[in-house]
Amino acid sequence: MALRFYNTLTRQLDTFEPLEEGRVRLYTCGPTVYHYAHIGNFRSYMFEDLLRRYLRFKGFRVTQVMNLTDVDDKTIRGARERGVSLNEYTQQYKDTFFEDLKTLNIEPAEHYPAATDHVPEMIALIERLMEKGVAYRSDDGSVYFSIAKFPAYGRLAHLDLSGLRAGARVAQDEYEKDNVADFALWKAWDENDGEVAWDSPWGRGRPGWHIECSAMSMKYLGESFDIHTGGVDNMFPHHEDEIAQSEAATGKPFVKYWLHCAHLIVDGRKMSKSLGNFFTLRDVIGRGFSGREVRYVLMATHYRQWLNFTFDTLRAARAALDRLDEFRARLEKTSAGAAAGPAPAWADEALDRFAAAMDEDLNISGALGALFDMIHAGNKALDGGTVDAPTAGGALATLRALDRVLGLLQETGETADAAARELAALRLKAREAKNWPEADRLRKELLALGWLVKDTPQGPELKKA
RNA sequence: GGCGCGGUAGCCAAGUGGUAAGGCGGAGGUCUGCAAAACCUCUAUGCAUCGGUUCGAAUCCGAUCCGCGCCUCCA
Repeated sequence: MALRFYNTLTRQLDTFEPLEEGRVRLYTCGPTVYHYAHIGNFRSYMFEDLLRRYLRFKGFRVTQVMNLTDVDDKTIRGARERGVSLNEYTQQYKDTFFEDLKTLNIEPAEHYPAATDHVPEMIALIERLMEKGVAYRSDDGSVYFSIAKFPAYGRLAHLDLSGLRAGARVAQDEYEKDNVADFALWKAWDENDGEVAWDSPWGRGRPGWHIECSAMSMKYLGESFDIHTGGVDNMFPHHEDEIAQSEAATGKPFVKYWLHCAHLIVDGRKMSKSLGNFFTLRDVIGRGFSGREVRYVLMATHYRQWLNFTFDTLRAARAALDRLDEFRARLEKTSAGAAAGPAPAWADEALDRFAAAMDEDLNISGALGALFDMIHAGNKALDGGTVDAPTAGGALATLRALDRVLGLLQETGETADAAARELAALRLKAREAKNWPEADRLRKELLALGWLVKDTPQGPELKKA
């Protein structure tokens, strides 16, 4: 089946055809490392993770680049306020960003270029734009891109530029521009920049924001590549500007498919510190939820849909994941290490439905529906005793194949320690003697140690509570 | 004003012409000393509202109401 994506550029579902057979070049706008990323940021990175994992599932070799914006107004201000160097300031947020990605089981990208490591590439790109006459230097030494020289400007965002006007949201320091919609490629140094400055043909200064993505994507992916993603808010001006400066410089199409992820809201409202509904990943983990519970919630709503994040949803995710874990454990137990045989029909069907759903612009709800139907059919078959070890092994292989996309299964939990096993043995004796009060007392004692006792037809089992 | 998104059960959420997936929650039941898990039955005669097209519409068309986003550096 054909893989299709909703392409912002065409505003329709386009069949995905990579520029190079079997390979996907993917650029995903990454974090500005001036604070701890919040769960809304991670919603986007989760979408990108699902995208890359599904592309790999489909057999593509994926080269993903995620940039780290480590020089902009906010990082400079943060470093100054704390009285540390820009690098020292951003490094801690880079570190925690990668820790958070791990917590969420997000697969690493192939490249994480930092803007400050690529200033020469940016300068070179700006020079190309100057040579082509689409950029100009203002009196203060800043360089701007002239959108009047790029007729296709506004194509991505479908914006009518006549509606743009100089107003409150246009920064005060940009009065030197020919056109209010022209954007900075290079920003001349000013005193707020402190020691943050690079030499350039136009004087000391620092790169504008948009240019880093063009320069770094071209360096790692080439002048034309397949997919570029980001939050909807990046559509304009950021991605529009990227297209303008990239295509004006190279004369080639920049990106074939633009995918944009909708925002996350909390309790029906935009996240904001004043509303008290602003959460970093660390905040949520601190409330006792696991990374994969957050992963499930962030992943389970289609990426172009508003995601309303609530703690109730997180609790529902926990229950759903328990069901998944339980099923996996049953399959593992039934397969008992036997060589995997052919998967049963209910697993094959789930795999087909899963892929058919994901093919359609990553329809995760349909995909999860297929997964849970598989769990239901599988449990039923297991209850009926019609699943032998090789069949269970085959089903398990299918489940793991789905999970290479979903990333929800975790390594099998710890096994009970000697003390817990001792108590369980005592309880079994009490049960055999029909000493129910003692059996129940031992159950409670085990629970206090973190173990839940399940009396199955095959005898008691201990499960991490 | 321009561009765009959305309103489906208690909650979350698929479904873009053929008679409402899935998850969570709830009720009852099977199993069970109890519990857990699993399984079974039930939980939207209806998909914001009103019209229209059609043999047939949550799905197409028109209008209306409501909520929301972007429109210069916010994922």
